[in-house]
Amino acid sequence: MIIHIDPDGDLAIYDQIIRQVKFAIAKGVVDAGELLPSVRELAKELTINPNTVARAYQELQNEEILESVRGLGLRICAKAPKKCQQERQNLIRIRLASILQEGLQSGLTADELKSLVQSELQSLKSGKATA
Amino acid sequence: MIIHIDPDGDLAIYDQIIRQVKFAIAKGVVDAGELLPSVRELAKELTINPNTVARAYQELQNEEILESVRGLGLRICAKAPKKCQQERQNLIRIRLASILQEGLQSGLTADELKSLVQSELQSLKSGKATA
Amino acid sequence: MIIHIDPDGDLAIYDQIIRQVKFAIAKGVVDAGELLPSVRELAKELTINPNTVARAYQELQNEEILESVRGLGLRICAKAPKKCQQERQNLIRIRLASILQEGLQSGLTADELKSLVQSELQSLKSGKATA
Amino acid sequence: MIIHIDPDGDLAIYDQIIRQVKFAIAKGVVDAGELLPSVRELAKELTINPNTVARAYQELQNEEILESVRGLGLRICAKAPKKCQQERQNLIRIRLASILQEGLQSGLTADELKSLVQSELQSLKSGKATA
DNA sequence: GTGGTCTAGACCACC
DNA sequence: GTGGTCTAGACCACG
Repeated sequence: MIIHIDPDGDLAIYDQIIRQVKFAIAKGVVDAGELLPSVRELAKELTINPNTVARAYQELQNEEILESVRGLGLRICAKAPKKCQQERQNLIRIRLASILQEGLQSGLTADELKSLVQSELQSLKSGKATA
Repeated sequence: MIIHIDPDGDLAIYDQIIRQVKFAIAKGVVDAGELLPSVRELAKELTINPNTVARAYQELQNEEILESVRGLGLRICAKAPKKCQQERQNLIRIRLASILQEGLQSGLTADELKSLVQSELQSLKSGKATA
Repeated sequence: MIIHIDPDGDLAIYDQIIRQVKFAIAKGVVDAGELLPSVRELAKELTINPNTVARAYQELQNEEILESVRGLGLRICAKAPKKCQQERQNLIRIRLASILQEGLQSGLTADELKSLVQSELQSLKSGKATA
Repeated sequence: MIIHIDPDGDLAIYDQIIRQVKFAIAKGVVDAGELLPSVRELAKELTINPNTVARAYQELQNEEILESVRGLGLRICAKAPKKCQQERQNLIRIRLASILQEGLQSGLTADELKSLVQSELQSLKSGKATA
């Protein structure tokens, strides 16, 4: 699992970590039962403060994505993959609805939006390398 | 032009004002050359701090959406309507692309995304009253 | 609302704050809509680090007990009183069940436990002043 | 005496061992004078770190529950059964008092608590198989 | 070695 | 003034 941090982005660093861990779990890059890199290790790798990593891991525990195994580290919960996938799909649906609604409100027709979607999907497909 | 503020929302209040002003201009609710309510007036109307209104107006001036007219107040620039429309459409296209890309990455196919778009548009159309 | 901290207790300080805030809300000592003492203020009052207070407040926000009001402070959510009362009663029931079970396992009979409960209630009633 | 360890539980492993040893002594499963399994043996059986077993045994010696017998191992002290029983009952009484007090503080009446106790005892009796 | 907690002090955006 | 985030460095319990 590779995590990339953008310290200048809008999102807090700890939030970026949370999202990327969830994303990796949802995609199956890491699976239930696996141990995550230790707080100190990940902090060193990303050259950020261990506290920041700890905070991200802490919230993932609160959401029952990770569980602490005394003396060993943090492990991905059994139900985490399912949870992360569902959460991700929900997020996508909600954000899609909101952006479509905004499109309608600014005067675009449903057909215009659909063709916009079509063309964006095309360019994403062709530009796959950049993804 | 009616502006509505949600003090509990995610967005900063000054940002809500900026967006709604731009939105109103893009939609043609207000047109180039018109004067906006004064800082004090709008602040009173929205029962928020005048500093907050001033900050929003300031930023709109920086973006050349508004221009100060000595002794009169703030007026909508001649090029503002075009600018706001373009900015809005750009925003929508960018956000649409980003959400579609995310959808693809999380394993949805292009067809699944298209039908998702279709169904969301349907439900938006039927639930128009709430918009 | 008075919060008392025992820095040598088993519970983390931030956890003591969380519990006492929830307790105060459940009891109605503070009500929905009220603002809590600011992070810095409470930290000063308890002579602990502001970060520790912030962490407690942060978790209370995650649980939707508090909500942040930009520039003003943290306010008790509308649904918080109900939520806190229910949570508290659940906790009591669970802990009661666990302690009773342990009693049965260590050889006490149901009747012995009931009379134990009776006598403890008596002494709590009479010693009310110490509570 | 069978000891069962839950490595994912809230309690430290060494603490689980301590409690279960004390519990077994209190119930008479093992009696004064008997020898306990050696550190290495128990560690192997529970597949945990020998340090962890050693720590538990150490603490039991400090509390004069166990005594070291040169060349033989660790033996249950003569006074241990009495001690463990009393400690257990004290613990139960104290925790019962605390939870009852908390119940009263959160607005439940003595009668409500008593009927709560009654119903919990009922459900424990019927669900005995799970205990 | 691991995570968990706390302190101290800094900077930011917002009102 | 408010909360939100991050850094730095310390100590603890656990295995």
